[in-house]
This record gives sequence, C-alpha cells and structure tokens, in this order.
Amino acid sequence: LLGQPVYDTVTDIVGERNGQAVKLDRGAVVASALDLVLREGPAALTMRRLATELDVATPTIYWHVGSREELVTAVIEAQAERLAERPVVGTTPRARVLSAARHIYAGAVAHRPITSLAHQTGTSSLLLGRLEEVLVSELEAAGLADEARAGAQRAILVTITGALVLTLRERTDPLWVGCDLDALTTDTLRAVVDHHVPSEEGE
Amino acid sequence: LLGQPVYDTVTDIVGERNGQAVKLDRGAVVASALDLVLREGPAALTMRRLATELDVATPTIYWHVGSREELVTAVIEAQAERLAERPVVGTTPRARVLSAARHIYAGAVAHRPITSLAHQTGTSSLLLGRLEEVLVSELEAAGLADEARAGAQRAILVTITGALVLTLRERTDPLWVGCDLDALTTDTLRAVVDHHVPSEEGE
DNA sequence: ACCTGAACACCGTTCAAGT
DNA sequence: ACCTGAACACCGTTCAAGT
Repeated sequence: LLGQPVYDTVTDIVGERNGQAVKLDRGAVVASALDLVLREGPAALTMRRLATELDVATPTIYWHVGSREELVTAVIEAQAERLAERPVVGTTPRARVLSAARHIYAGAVAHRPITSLAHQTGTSSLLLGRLEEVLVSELEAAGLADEARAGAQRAILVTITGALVLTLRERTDPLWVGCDLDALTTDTLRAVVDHHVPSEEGE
Repeated sequence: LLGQPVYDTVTDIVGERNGQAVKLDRGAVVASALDLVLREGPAALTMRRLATELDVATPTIYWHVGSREELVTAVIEAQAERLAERPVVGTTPRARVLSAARHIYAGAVAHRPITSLAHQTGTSSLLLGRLEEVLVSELEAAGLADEARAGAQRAILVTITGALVLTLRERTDPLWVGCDLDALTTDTLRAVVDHHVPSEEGE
C-alpha cells in the first residue's frame, strides 16, 4: 500500500446542485454568499447560515475564505465587477462620464442588499472601485490634467456615495417621500460633471 | 405594616460615580453609551458591556431603553443635538447655509466613532436631522420657494453624506491619501450651494 | 417602579482529528 | 488538500422572580 494515497482526493465530491456534483472552491463560496445576501438581506450572511446553504460544516467556509471580513470583501469585489459590465455610452466626454456614473448608481440600487452590506461594513468604496478606473480613463480622454482629473473624480465619487446612502435608507421623512432620487442623482451628477469636465465645441 | 411600602424606592441608589450616588435613568444610559462609543469605538457598544460600565445587570439596560436599536437611535439623536449647537455665522444666505453645513460636517468628523456607528446602523440621516431643520429656515430666509428649497436641501445633504462616508473610511487608495478632504468638501459644497442659492447684490 | 439570575437562540473563530 | 465535531467566548433578548 506504500505510495498509494489513503483516500481519493479527486473523486471526493462536496455537495451537489440539481443532482449535479460540484466541487467547492473559493469562487463557489463567494458566489453563494452573494446569492444569499441578494435573496435574504445582509443580516442573513452568517458563516453558519452559508455553510448550511452549501451543505458543509462551518469551518469549511473558513478554510476557503479565511474570515467573515475577507468573505464580505470578496463579495463586494465580485459585485463591483458585475456593476462595471455595462458599457459606457455617449459621444462627448461629459456624456460618457455621466453614463458610467449613472450605470454604477443604477446597478447598486438594483441590488440593494449588497450595497447595504457594503455600507454597513465600510466597504462601499470597494463597490465603486471599478467606477474609479473608468472615470480615470474617461477623464483623461477628456483631456484633464492629473490634478483636475483627481478633483473631478473625487467630486463624482462623493456625489454617487451620498446619493446611494440616501437612496438606500428607509424613507419616512416628508422631504424625501415624494422625491425622485434617480432624477436628483442625475441632476446633481450632471452639475458636478459639467463643473469639472469642459464642454466640447457646440455642446 | 399595612400601607407601608415593603421597600424604599426613593433611597434606592444604583451605581455611583466618583463616590457620588447617581440614579439611573434613560438619559444616563444614553449618555454613558455615547461616552463608551467615543472612547472605544462602535463595536464596544454592547448591551452587556454597557451594563458593566454602569455597574448594573444587562436586563436593566433593556428596561430603560427597550432594545439595542432604540439605544443606538437615542445615541445618534443626542449627538445630532450636540452637532447643531454651534451657531450659524455669515451675513449672506449663501454664507450662512455653507456655515451650517460645514459645522455639521466638522462635528461629525471630530466624533468619528459616533458617525461610524450611524453609518453602520443606517441612521446617518438622523445625525443630519438638525442640519435639515437649519437648512429649511436659512433657505427660506434666502427667499427660495418650496420646490427650489427642497431641491437645494437634498443636494446639500447628498454632498455632506457622501463627504462623510469618504472621510471616515480607511484611506489606502493613492487617489485619496494626499487629499485634503476638508477642502474638497468645502469646495463641492460651495459649488452646490452657489448652484441652488441665488447670490445677493454685490456678492 | 426598577432591578436581577438564568436561560434561549444565536454569533465568529479555532483546533485537534479525520480522510 | 480538504473537511468535520466540539468547544470557546461572545452576542441580543426574555422572563419569572425579587425588592
């Protein structure tokens, strides 16, 4: 028996989905966590709950993701990837920057529970990480120098972040009940973008 | 013994501070919670921890404040009162609105742990509640009609909220490390205020 | 009215042990 | 390499019972 493994690693199957066997890895854990949060809210993201979801013991989750904090980080980063998938449209720099920002905002609002999780854990900037990247290239393409570009970038991120927080909270205040937050965000965003990004000829 | 109370309520003393006896009430619990968060951060605000702090059993906290959620609400509201204490200065409407907003921002940054607690629990709008009130009167005094006033108010709150979130998070990103967030906030705020509040003659 | 001890149903995390 | 049972040190909350 020497040299032979005592147990077979390769054919060892962990859990199944629709009867189809799947091997558990970090990606699967993160994907399942994202799914869980979307379905049942940020509070449902518990190491034990997630383990049950994956038909596995709790320490297994730790083996794959290290800790709850790392898991949350991975979930938010995965969501950030998704948010940046929609293409940037528009012909002028202003329009393209506005388009990128609006897409991220819309995506974040469409997946409230994930965005709430990001806010609660202080990782909302991770969620906007890809937007930062897009903004950099678009603002550079618009001809902004480093200093001006950084200023524009920061102002846009402040606006998006504030809009998200105010959009996601429960609204009982009379000031906000009848308010179209989507329009407010677009308007405020447009004002900020117009202020920082020069207009093209005939725009 | 009939008619006589079995125990003396009035002289029953709960806890002491510097050897001076104090009676525990809701206000004292909230004050102690605020103090605890400022000293040891939002994570330290635990019902059991707070009880130990007050030399009392845990259920006593519940008797006074109902639940952790209510306690947090009360803490944030207490902080909101404090933040609004500094007087609004300036002679023009623009200056006064800017002054009010900047005071709230500065106060929130100066007491980071409380502001973080507000963000984590989704009660950051409670923290800015008094600012909303000040803005209403200042914007009305500036001669803005209801619709325009609400618009200006919302835009300012979006800016402050976004600035706070970005100021309070840990900054490792090269875009933000060398950045004067106080200046950024003031500038962005000024742009928003100027956009919504008409200038006076000769301003 | 105000406070307590004890319990319930959860957490995140670790670790020796199994295959 | 990957997974588990069992434990540790916490949570928020409730409730019968005490004064």
